[in-house]
Amino acid sequence: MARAKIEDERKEQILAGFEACVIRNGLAKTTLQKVADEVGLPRSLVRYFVGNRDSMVDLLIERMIERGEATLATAERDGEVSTLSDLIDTIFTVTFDDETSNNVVGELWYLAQRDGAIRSRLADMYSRITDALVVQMTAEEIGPGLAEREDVAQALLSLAYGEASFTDIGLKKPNSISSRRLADALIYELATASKT
Amino acid sequence: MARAKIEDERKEQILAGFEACVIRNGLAKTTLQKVADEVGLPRSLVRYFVGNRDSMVDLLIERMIERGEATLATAERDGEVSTLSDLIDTIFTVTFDDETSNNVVGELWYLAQRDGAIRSRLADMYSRITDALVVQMTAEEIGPGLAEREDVAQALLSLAYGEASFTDIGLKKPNSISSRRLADALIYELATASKT
DNA sequence: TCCATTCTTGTCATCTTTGAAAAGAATGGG
DNA sequence: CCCATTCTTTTCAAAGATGACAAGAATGGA
Repeated sequence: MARAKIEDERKEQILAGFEACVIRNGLAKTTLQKVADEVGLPRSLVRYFVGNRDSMVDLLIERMIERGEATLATAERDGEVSTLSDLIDTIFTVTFDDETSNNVVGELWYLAQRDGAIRSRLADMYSRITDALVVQMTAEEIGPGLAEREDVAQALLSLAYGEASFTDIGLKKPNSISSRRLADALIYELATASKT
Repeated sequence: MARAKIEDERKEQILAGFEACVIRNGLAKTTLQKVADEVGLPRSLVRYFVGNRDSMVDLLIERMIERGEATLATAERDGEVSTLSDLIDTIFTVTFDDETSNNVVGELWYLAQRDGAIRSRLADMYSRITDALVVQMTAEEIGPGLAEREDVAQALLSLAYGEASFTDIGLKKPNSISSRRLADALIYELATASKT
């Protein structure tokens, strides 16, 4: 054999630095050199471990999406989401309440407009959430049918995402009626729709 | 005197080309040269009329925000928004249904995270919308108080923005219950809140 | 010890973008 | 016709970022 591999740790270290740079200066202004400075390595080592810039961006996206999915999966596995209400809570207070993730996702969002690969990764991530919502709605027999449940799930996601976006750039005003309660209103609308 | 000024037309021409480039390739990848190619002028002329790159971005933002505000102002002036329902319609089907604007706003959004000037311009633009909503809710005596109306207005904005964002990157599924109807559910929730 | 593998350093050439400025052409009035 | 103002062309230098690679050092086992 040969020298022990430290590739994984280095990658993690570099991506963490990359993320810090992106949050501080934005994706467009983050260069390989700045990432290198951030983690205290020469640029050539950064290249050695994460490849070229595009490849580095890909890895960051991977990281973000895995983190998002892990959040939801963990909550589900730990039995913290036994009801629809729990699930919505999780989405509003965990998934869309992680400032770091929101910040980076915001950066990635516009890349998705032109990059099909990123777009499908984001689509996967978010459909994981809507799927979970629909499953729970179905279990609790809310709404007349699948299509309506999917629409409400989409609306809940939009509401949470929109609110996170406004919060992200500091445009959100303090709440007295929480969005969480308004989310319930959407569910209520769906529930009554089944009787109309 | 001297030669007639064509500054305004040139600026408009250049900004339109800039916008086209941004929509096609994204803000980060849009260079002065590409804008110049787009409008068929040498780069030096672009610089002559819109200054350096930062200045050009500022002008684009100005343009976007003026356009957004003009849309709402026009609808109000033409008496197309006499009811709350009309106003919500306008917001959902006009303000957040302009693909071009959404696309560019999406590009600008992440700049706002670090640029206070852009942020306050966006804040102005969106508070114009929430203000209009609150005024109309007040006129129709919906909801118990100002705070609640503001929250619902904010939620409506978040919903519309979130939905526009998902649509923008092509992640939105077809609707059977429209977001518009779900928006009504939010209003309904507010209306009943006054009696609870 | 020797070797294959893995990591690290340092340097180079190239490409792109930008900012700047000189010099010339067009235009409308005096 | 002349001149001030405005627009246009052309060219240059500097900065920044990237990709590539050669050469060396560290490591763990045979």
